[in-house]
Amino acid sequence: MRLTAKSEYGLLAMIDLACREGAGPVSARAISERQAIPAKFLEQLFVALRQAGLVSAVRGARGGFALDRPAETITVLDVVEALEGPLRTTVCDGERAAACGKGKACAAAGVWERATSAVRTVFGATTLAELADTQQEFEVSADVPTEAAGGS
Amino acid sequence: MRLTAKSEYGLLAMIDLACREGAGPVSARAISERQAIPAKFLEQLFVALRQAGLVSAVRGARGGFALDRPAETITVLDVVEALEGPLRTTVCDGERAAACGKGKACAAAGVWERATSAVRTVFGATTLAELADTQQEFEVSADVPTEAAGGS
DNA sequence: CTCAATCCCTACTGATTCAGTATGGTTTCT
DNA sequence: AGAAACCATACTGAATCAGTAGGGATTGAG
Repeated sequence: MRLTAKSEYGLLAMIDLACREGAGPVSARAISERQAIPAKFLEQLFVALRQAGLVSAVRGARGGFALDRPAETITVLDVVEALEGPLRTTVCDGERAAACGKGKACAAAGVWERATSAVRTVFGATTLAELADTQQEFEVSADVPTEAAGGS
Repeated sequence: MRLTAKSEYGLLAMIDLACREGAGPVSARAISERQAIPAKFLEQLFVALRQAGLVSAVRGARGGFALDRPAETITVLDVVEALEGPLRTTVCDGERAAACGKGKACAAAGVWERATSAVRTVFGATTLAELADTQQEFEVSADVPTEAAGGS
């Protein structure tokens, strides 16, 4: 019942991008430093996020990443499934209940399925735009302006 | 985002017990055979389930296990947490949001927390009594009586 | 045109967890 | 006494995780 570090880091990175939407590409290195994510590990995450069509990359010097769609249209579910594959709580989950070998109908499978579905609902209902808003409120109220925000 | 085999097997075993509530102790071996669970692995699960106060054991020949409370009062959450420890989706989940090193408030943590909470709700709202009913309906309609049920 | 910055990709590795086995005990019924 | 059952701990092979390594390919700047 645990997501891996990929989701944890990946969502932080995507929120970071959402907070800088429209300001040109953001380098993986900058994100890595701001969010305390190992640089090479983050690179791998971006490969998956790009292949899922969530971010677009600009190569070469002064390159970086940007959201490929408006932050309002990207959900946590998109991010998590891009990084971890299809969501499920147990091996015996999913459409087919009868993976148990005997091919019998299984009451337990229904529970696992409902749990997966509940998580999917939460993730699918949360957009990067909302999270970026929340994050920026946190940063303002905590009196900790980021380098990008606190210019003067 | 996966529960382990402990939950999967453990819930099957508990449903099995719930289906035989009030009929005296059921041996781990019988459950192991009916549910296709490795015998020694199942024994380990029962250690945890007993320590959590969910089943009581009768030792010695003709011994076995029985639910320690009515099946209506035992939820899937009880079973899963007895076997896997406290439920959570990420390491950065739970009451404290700021495990991220920097001690900052984290928008991502709120999502993980809501997901955990959703699963907890599903699991907490499902009792063994319901699942036993469902399971027995399956078995009747599938024309596959178990040894215990189809006597004649 | 060179060079540094950046993205791209694959392979590797140490640590941890998982799933299951092994071994030997203790208790109780027959 | 002996078998049936629960109790407890330790071990192990395989898989997964989290991260590192090492090299490519692309592009802006000087």
